[in-house]
This record gives sequence, structure tokens and C-alpha cells, in this order.
Amino acid sequence: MTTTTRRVDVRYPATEIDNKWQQRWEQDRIYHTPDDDPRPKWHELTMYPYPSGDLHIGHWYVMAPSDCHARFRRMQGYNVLHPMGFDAFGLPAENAAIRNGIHPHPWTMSNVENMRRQLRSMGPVYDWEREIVTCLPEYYRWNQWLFLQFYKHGLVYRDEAPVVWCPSCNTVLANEQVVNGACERCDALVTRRSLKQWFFRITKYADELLDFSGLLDWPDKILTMQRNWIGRSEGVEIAFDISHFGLETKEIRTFTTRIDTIYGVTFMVLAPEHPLVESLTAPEQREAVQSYVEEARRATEIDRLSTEREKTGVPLGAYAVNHLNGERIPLYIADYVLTTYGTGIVMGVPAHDQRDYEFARKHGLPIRTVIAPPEGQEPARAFTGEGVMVNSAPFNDLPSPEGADAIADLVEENGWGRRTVSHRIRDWLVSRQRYWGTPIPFVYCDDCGAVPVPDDQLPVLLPLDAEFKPTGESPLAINDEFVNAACPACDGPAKRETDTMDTFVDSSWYMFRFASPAEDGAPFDPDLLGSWLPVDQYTGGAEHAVMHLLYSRFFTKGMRDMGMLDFDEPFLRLFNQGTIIAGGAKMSKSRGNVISPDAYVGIFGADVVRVYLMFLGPWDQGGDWTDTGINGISRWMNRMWDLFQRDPADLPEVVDESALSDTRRKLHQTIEKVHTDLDRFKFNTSIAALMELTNHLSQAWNRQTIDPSLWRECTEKFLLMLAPFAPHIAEELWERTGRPYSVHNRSFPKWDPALTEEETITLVVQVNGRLRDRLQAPASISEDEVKEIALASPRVQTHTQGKTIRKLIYVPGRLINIVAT
RNA sequence: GCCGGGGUGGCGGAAUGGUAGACGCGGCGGACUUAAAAUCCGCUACCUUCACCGGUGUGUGGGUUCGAAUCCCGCCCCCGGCACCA
Repeated sequence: MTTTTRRVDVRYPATEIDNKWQQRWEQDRIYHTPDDDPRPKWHELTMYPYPSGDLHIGHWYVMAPSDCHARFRRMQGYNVLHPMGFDAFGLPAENAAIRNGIHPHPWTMSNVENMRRQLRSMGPVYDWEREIVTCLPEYYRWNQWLFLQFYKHGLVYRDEAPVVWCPSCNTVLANEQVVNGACERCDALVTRRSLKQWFFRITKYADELLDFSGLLDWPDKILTMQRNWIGRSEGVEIAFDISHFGLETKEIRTFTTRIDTIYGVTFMVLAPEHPLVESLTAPEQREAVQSYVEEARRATEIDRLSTEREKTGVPLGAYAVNHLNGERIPLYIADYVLTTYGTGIVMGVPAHDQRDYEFARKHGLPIRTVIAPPEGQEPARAFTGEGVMVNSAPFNDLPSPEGADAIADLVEENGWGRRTVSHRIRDWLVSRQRYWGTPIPFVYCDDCGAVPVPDDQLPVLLPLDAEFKPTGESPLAINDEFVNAACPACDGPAKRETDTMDTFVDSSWYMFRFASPAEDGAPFDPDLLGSWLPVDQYTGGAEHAVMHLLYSRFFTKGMRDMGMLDFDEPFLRLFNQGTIIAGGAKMSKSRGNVISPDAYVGIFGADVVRVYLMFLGPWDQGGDWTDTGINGISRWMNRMWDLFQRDPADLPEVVDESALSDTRRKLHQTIEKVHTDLDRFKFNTSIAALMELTNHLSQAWNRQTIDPSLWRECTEKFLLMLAPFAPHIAEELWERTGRPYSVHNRSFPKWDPALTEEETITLVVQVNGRLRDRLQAPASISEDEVKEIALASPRVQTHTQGKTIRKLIYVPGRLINIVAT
């Protein structure tokens, strides 16, 4: 504990109750999820954790509220599947192996065991009979099987490509794993290499992945991030003539979104890695070009991608011809042009593109305006807006959008190019030169090439007798027994692929595995998949927006097209929780502000920790953990422990009816509030409503304004509402007040709208919009009566004196505003 | 630079066109206690006032409205994401 402040006494046996009920629930399997159940299904999934070894408060913050929501759905009558598993492959296990000499397998499995124990201490409704651990062969064999299915359907391929390389992790990375030019995991600056690697053809689904209509309720933020990541641009691919070189290739093609600026092209730029660079370079430029290419290759990604960077480049000493006006355009290479986007060649229009403008200024190239900027446009920048076309031969005086259309028509008619769409997203590179992952099921044979491992030879087992060297060299590559294999096609000597799969492959389909986790003839039983998927509600962090959440959508669409399933989207609804911080700062070991849930659970019990996490702020905005804050929840639980064990027989039998109806109204208003707020993940305000109810009941007891029968009703309904939030204390009080086991198999209470209505209202009286008086009135009061009593109020009269009343605005049941001047 | 979220008491937050500050923390006063802690009761936005009354107040400057934390426009600050994508 980090606290030095006073702590409230825990006045009920919290940890004893935790243990008692956790054992009982497990023994009775009350959270077992049956497959054959007539109730409607509800699949509520929380992103499964990486088994790092210790359950952090951040894990609780992710899991406790979603458990509460799943419990709420159970009590609403759904057959709820709320599964849990472990994303067990990945680099930390391997780094630990290199550092401490512990093999990743036992390291990971002991972490899984410990985290499973810690997760159980939360008292969640997880059905542990469905747990999955991705590093076990019974799971990862299906990664291999699916990989081969994707391969057979043309959605997996192997290619030599410039790839992002992390020199510290000694592996390539997916584009999604590069953050600001650095490795997402270790922060080392990444470089580029050219390697033969395996890819998933996610670009095939680029346009369908932009269609979010199948997603019922996803945060806009995630949709925007995915939209930007996929990056669809409409434009024209247009050829420039290079037939004067006498090469086999007669033209170079470029992609532009601004074909309306084609008459403003004064140079062209190729990416340094472009395959035509060598053959287009003039002899006198050879040396300069070669050294520039070499430099670009060595530069880190952060250097190359910086927008501040000067626009360096070298001329090739050659030119291409613009078909539209026959002009000769000088060719350059420059590293601001990316080989992976469009055609890897850019037409330079310095007057209307800021990057081209900077390049032209630096290299003394002409800048020709072809879209007239509005008056007063400063000339030190490119004008990128729309306008009237000039210096564009037959298209002058056209508004530029119209001109673009006309030019595109002309280009297509002459066969110089065509309208097309370009995407920013690249295919998903999944090869990793690491050990602790799923072996890629391919064998390389000198005669047959890359041969897929036949299904009946799966899984390709990850050998457990691996040797870890501090050089980071993959233990698979130096394991002869693993590497040497017979070619499945010709039976000759062959070598296994020693790369493993990105762990995001595991998480791309794990939600399907929960439908039938023990299935051993297929990744899942199709009938059970149909009855449990898609996931109705997914919860987890927004950091997965363009990785896991995009990859799983791709997997779903690919598997649908292979006939494995019949839905389009894996996750119908998505909710992103925020981040929990401590003392106003992000938790970190160096700050010494890391909160360990175990210590708090040991003192206060699981319920207090659960409820505090849900109370400290709106779930989607994250929150700040304070030790004084958790005291408040512990106090509340102490109070309810005392309150609901009182004997209702001590209350008077005859009580004033209006007091009773006040309490009844409060009860029904609370049910409505908790119900609607839980529906929308507003845990903090639903807990506040429950607190208000206990405060009200405590006061009613002290004033003896409640009778035994209503007390019993309030107790019952309160405990039912409490159950999803604080399952242990709710169950214990349910038992202690003589109610039959289990509160968790009961229905969530319903409210009667007629009983929530107020009998008297507080009528707010404003003069010119300022509050002047509050009057108690029956809810049935008529507008005329309101006007009468409002105008009669002395407090109102002091402000209307000497003025003329112009208008009366009446909002029924709420307020009246007197406009007087 | 672009996109998204946000700015409300001493603090976490509530209120999405109609009583600003629910609920909780902290603080202050009281009860209980030899005492302290815990617990219980009361008060607690700020200014003015013994009190009532009154005034001010939701980052900032304008606007719309009978009425704005809430809607619109400009600006400042914080957090997250993307960023030479032609």
C-alpha cells in the first residue's frame, strides 16, 4: 500500500466472505455457460491479457466493470458468455528467457497460473471451463491451419519486400507496430531491410474494411483511426513517356489526387528504392545517385519521415515527357517519396503542393501556377485549394474540380492512364524472426520451393529444447532437429521455415475459439460458432484500434469468404475504457506509484476494490486512484453491512403514508437510474444512485418513517441491484436476510414508471432568467395556478416592482420564468 | 500541421437548453471516548453579511435564446491518435 493516511476499519469479514462465496460458486458451477439454453445469448468479451506475471490494477480496471456489465446482462435474462484466456505468445517471455535463463514455456505457464488465481480473487463470472491459452499446441495448431487456409485462398503470400527492422528485437515489425519511427515494444529506432517475408493480403479488403455499417456501436474515435489508417484516396494513375531511353519499359506511372494540376508539373521524383532508378540514371550522375540511395537505406525511419526534414534529392540526369503538353520533365530521386505508396513515383507540382514547393525551391526548379489562388495569397507557400485553372492550355478558366474531371476523361480516352483508388494501408507482414510464437507451417525444398505442411502433419510443434543466445538469434534457426525436414511433396531433404507468426494472428480469431474451446478437429464447431458469435459487446483499450481490431475484422471477412462462417463483423459493439492513473500520474515503477490490487483486496475485500474502480470516474475517461477515495467505498459497505442486517420487526407497523410513498418513489427511481446507467456503462453514476438509496433508507430507519414490509422490499431490491457490482457482499447479505441462494441467479428488479413520479414538485421561479424563489406545489398544478402563486411571491415582487411583465414562460413541472422590463 | 476527446468547488466528479456542484474524498464543528482512531450527526463554491437578503461563478472573448456548463463563432491550455501517403 502506498498510503500513509488513515484507513477506515473494515467492520465485516470481507476476505472471509470472498473466499466462502468464490468456493461455493465454483463448486456449484453457477457461472458455467451452457451451450443448449433457450434464453437469448449475450457474448460479452474483454480483451484477453498477456500473462506478464502479475495482475496489475490496470487489468482490474479493464475487467471489473465489464464483469459487472456481464452480470447485469445475466440478471436481465440472457445466457451470458463472458470468457477469459491468455494471449501467451510474445517477446517478453523470450526476453525473460535470455535474461534469466528460464525457458519461455514454464515462465509463461507459471504466470498464467498466478494471474488466473488473481483473476479469480475478483469474483468474476468467467466460465473457466472455456479458458484458452494461445501458446499451447491445441490452440496454435489452428493458427497454422488457418494460415494455410488463407494461403490456399490467395490471402497469404511470401514476397521480398522492404521491411521495417527493429535492431534491438532482432526482428521485422508490422507497420502498425512502428510508433514515431520507433519499435512499439522497445523504442529502438527502426531501419529498413529487404527480406523475403510472409504477408496477409489485408489490402484486398481495404474498401470493405472502410464500411462500418455492420458495427452497431463503436466509438467514433476508433472508426476515424481505422479510416485514416486505411487511407483511401481517389485519383488518377497517369503515365509519363520514357520511350526515348530505348528500355523495355516505355513509361513511368505516377498516382495523383490532383490531376487538375498536371500542367504545373515541372519535375518528377522517384523513391530511392525504385527498381527503375538504376536504368534511368545518366552515367555522369551514377556516383551521386548511388551514394544517395545508400544513405537513404541507412537512415532510420524517424529521420526519413520527419516533416521538418529538408527535401534532399539528386537528379538522375534524365527526363520524361508529359503527354498533355509534350514538355520534358527532369527526373530526381528523393527520400520524401515512399516506395510503398502509389507507384513510388511522384509528379512534382511545386505551385500546388507544399512538399514539391520546398523541393523545387531547394533545387532551383521552376514553379508554375496553374490554379489561380484567391487575391492576397502569400507566395511563400504552395496554394493547395481549389480555384480557376490557368496556364493549362485547353482547360483554362475552368473551375479546378471541373477541370480535373475533364482532364481525367482526356487521359483515359488517350490511354495515358485511368481513374483509380490508392490506399495507405499495406499488407500485414506476419513473419517474426523470433522463437516464442507459432511456427509458420512451410518447408523449403530445393526442387519444390516453398511447400505448405499438410494438414495431417499439423501442428508443427515449437521445440521445447531451445537454446537462447544473448545475440538474439532465433533459437529455431540454430536447432538442426527442427530445421531439417522431409519435403512434403517429394520427400527429399528440405528445411523448415524458422520464422514464427506475429502474435496478432492468435488474437485475430480467439473470440471464435471460446464457442467450442475443446474442439480438436477444427478451430471451432461451426454450429456452436453460429450460436455464440458475433461478439455482442467487446471492451478493451483504444490502443488496439489499427492493430488487433483491424486484423480481427480482416480475419472475419476472409474466413467468411472461405465459407467458415456467415457473418461480416466479429464485434458488434465496442466500448473503450480509459486509463487508470495514480496520484495524477501514469503508474510506473520509477515513479513508485504502481498500485497492486492484491494488497487492497487483502485488506478491504474484492468488492470494495471493484466498486471503487467503477466509482472513481466515467469508465471511458479513465480515473485517478487515491487511497482516501477507496476509504469512502469501504465506509459505504460497512454501513450497508450494518443497515441490512437490522431486524425489520423493530420498525413501526403503522407509518405515515406520504413518507412510505417517498421511500417507494426513491426505490423505483433508483432502479430506473441504475438500470439505464448500467446499460450505458455509466458505473459511477449508478453507484451514486445506490448510495443515495442507502442514505435515504438509513434516514428513514432513524426517523422510523418506514414499515417492515417496505423495508424488506427495499432490502431485496437493493441487494439485487448491488449484486453485479459487489457480488460477494450481496450474496452474503442475501443469505443473512434469509433469502434463498443465489442472488446471482435472480432477475434484475424492474421499476414501475407510475411509482417514480413525484407528487409534489419544487417549482423554480425566475425573473428574467435569474432564480428568485422556489415554491412547493402539487405535481398536478395547472399553469394558471402556477402563474398566480409565482406572481404572488414576495421575493418575486421585489424584482418585478416598477416593471412591466412582458411574458411568462412556463415549463410544466419545472419552472416559470417571468420576463419583466 | 490534421483528426478526436477534454477544461466545472480544495480534490475525483454530477448535470447535454430549465434549481450548477448529485455522489464520494478532504476540511470544519458537534456527539461518543480518560484519550486518540473508528463511528454517528451537522456544515462546507466564492465575495459581502451576525443572519436574512444580495452579488459573482463552469478556461477565455463574443453571439443565439425568456433562459447557456450545455448550442454557434473566435482564441488559450491539457490529453490521446495520425503525420512527407503525392
